[in-house]
Amino acid sequence: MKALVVDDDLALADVVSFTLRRAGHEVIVANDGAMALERWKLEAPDFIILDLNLPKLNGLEVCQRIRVTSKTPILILSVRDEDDDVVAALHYGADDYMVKPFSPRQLVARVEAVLRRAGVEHRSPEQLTAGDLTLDCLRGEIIIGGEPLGRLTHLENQLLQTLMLNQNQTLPASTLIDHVWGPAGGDKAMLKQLMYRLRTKIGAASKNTRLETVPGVGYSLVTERKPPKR
Amino acid sequence: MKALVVDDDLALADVVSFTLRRAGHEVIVANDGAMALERWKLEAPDFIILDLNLPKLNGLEVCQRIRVTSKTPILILSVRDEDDDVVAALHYGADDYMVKPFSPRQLVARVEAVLRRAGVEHRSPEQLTAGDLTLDCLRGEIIIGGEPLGRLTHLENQLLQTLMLNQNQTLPASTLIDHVWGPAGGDKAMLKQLMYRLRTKIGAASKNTRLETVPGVGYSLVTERKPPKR
DNA sequence: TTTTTTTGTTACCGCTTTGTAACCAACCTG
DNA sequence: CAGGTTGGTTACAAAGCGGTAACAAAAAAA
Repeated sequence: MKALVVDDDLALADVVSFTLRRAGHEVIVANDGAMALERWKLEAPDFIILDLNLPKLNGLEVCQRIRVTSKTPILILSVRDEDDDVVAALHYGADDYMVKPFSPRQLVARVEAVLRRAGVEHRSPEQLTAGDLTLDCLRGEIIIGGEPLGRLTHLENQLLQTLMLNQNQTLPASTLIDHVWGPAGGDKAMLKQLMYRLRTKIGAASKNTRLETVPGVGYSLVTERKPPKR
Repeated sequence: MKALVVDDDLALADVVSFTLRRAGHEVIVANDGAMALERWKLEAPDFIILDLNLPKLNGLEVCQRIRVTSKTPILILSVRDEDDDVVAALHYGADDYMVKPFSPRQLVARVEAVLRRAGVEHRSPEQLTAGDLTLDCLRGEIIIGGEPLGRLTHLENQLLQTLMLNQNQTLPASTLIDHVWGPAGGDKAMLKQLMYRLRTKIGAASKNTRLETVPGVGYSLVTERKPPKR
């Protein structure tokens, strides 16, 4: 597994890196919050060990931004041991919180526990298909019946991904809002507008896939996959 | 969410229970390892708070047995603070490990982090059935004898769910009002109107299920589950 | 830095849902 | 028997919801 270790203390970053490499992980290091976000985007690590006290962008902010679009496991490793710190980090999406000085063995065990729970599902699939509709998740491009239809904006992409991953199921508005906007939060008016935009782009192009409203509940991506049997 | 709290220290089990209930969870308690397994099987909790030092069957053994067949999130709460203990528990499948004395706030935050990662959704029954009548609770759609009949409004859905969950029992008007309107409150005139609307939608479509008035008391969903014997 | 695109916010409109009041028949009580 | 209550039905106003559009602010791209 590929790890991103974020700490402005170079010596400690080395120790953590060594610990993780010994446990069989590949490690990339970032020494400040901005570099962390950059490396996260470019390297797509499987998990992140994140300090809180960072130059340029603190760890909590990093965590929050990552959580907007990603479920990559995040373990906080910090000198801060107050309840408020722990609770805040966990609230912003961290999966675990360890206080320095830390036990290398315990760090490895906790990494493994979180990865076990996370499974492989946190990785975004490269492509999703529903009926004759295909979404290139990375590029946000939609293809219908082999014909490229155009590109989605970031939020449109997240919404369609969520719907496609749960095709033929009704997703409550609250669930969609959580998945699209994450801890930053959104509201029903924003979802309504986004859904309108998504429908505008997809329109009636697909022959067997449509975006359905479930009044008072939410939305569903419906595919007529099974033609009536005769 | 339903929690199973396992601790032989009754006072501590009470504190943990209180903490979790305050956070909105339902709590069941077991005081030894054997009872824990029994309750886990019977109650199907959404997560488990597990002590290690338990009579009859220690916590590690409980964790191990549960993990053979289940992914139910498990948080260890123990006086043991040695690395070996933490690493072993995490290795045997625990999702998190906290040492006593514990911070209630941090316990709640860690429970939430683990549940979030586990993707445990608040569960409500997806479908309810009474006789030949089926209700999709999320979509509010009614199906009779396999034929979709239509969609209920939110309040109609709540009313029918309450009646179906208590089929063949008389529910007083006050109970129905509480369940349908909750803290917002309702009154008998509103219930009367709502029942009329529900009857209008369900009508006489069902062959073995009907909405019955109990004068001066309330209503009941009656199913003739046992066909007359011939 | 400027331009373009994306996103958030507000408004409008039509349709649906819900609350409220009224009417009527049936039943019960004094 | 008259009056009051209850339950079913109807009608309409008020509230809410979902689709669509416009514009300002923020973000991204050139």
